[in-house]
Amino acid sequence: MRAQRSNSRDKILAAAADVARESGPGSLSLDAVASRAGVSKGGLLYNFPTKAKLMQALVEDYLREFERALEAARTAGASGESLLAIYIKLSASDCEEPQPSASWIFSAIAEDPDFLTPIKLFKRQLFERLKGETPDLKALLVCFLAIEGLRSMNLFDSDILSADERGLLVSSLLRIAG
Amino acid sequence: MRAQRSNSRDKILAAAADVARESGPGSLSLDAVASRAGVSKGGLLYNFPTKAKLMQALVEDYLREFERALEAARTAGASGESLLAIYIKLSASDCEEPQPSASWIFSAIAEDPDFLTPIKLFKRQLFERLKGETPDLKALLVCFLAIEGLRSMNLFDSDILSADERGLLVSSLLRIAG
DNA sequence: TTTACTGTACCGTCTGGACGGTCTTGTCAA
DNA sequence: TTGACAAGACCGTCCAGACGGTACAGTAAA
Repeated sequence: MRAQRSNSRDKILAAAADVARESGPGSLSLDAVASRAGVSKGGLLYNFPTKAKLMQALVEDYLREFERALEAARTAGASGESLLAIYIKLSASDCEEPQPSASWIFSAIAEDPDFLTPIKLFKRQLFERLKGETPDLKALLVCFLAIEGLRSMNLFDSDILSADERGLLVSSLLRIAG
Repeated sequence: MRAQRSNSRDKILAAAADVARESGPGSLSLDAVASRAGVSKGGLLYNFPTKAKLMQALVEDYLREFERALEAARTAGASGESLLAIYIKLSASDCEEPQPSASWIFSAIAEDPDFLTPIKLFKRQLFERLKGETPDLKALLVCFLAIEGLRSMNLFDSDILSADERGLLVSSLLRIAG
């Protein structure tokens, strides 16, 4: 019953995110993650030989999950819907949750800013993709940046907007996106 | 020449920002700041008795400077210009500089997320003030969030937009702002 | 004399990581 | 079927180093 076939991996990743959110991004230590995941420190280091590998895995899983959600929304949505509209809706629903959910990003950036490189690359590619599919560059810029702002607010746990205002914003963006 | 009438204070604050930017937010140690500022560790702790006080001062100075710049632009600008337009222009020119300039924020958040409380409060008040002066709530929401996105990109040193695109974005926002 | 430091020595705590050991599971020849 | 053995998954301990902070003696300008 002890050997859980590397499902420990996911438990550890989830535990790391929890620790960062609840104890603050500066308190993301291997000990804290291990105890939270119900795993010994040795076991943690077995799955992720260094803290850097843990961070890297956190980033990669995050990106993989986002891409998955985007593709899912793309195939499930109405066929006439633009990618930009899908991105707006997906991001808005992501930011609906009160929990920042990704404050481990601050831990990663404190550890080494280079951990964010894959995220920057991903975002740049997404932007290029949107540019290719969106006729109106001005509309794209405004919408993309506004969504970036929404994500930023969520990340910093800075809930300035009321629910009504968020809804109004999203509908405005969707209208701009056309 | 040694006793510089607490102008050391400013040197230390600037040094802290430099260290955070150049060595990464996780390397903001008291030793590093002291040596960068050309001050002994004892001297640093004379000016800021604890690291928390240093962080707090960093936040307060940042906010004070932003408010000063906003008021300056307000009185200097054309009298018909809306506060929103001024805010957009000021933020855009802030984000023009390639250097993040405020990556000490990540150090602060790693130390203790509560250090950001004054910033959140400031932003909320600014938003309320803008709501009071802007007739079109939808336009305000879009512009405010897009600027937030621009600031976020600058902070994360994620230069996805070209200079042309940034210009186009700003002019679009100013048109939306009316 | 006071103010504003410098410089050094030091303490306690925490952290990442190395290491050796342990239990469990799977494999495969006899 | 069974016994030997290899590999995988994990535990617990230990340690060097870095960090924040304290204490204190010295110094030089105002």
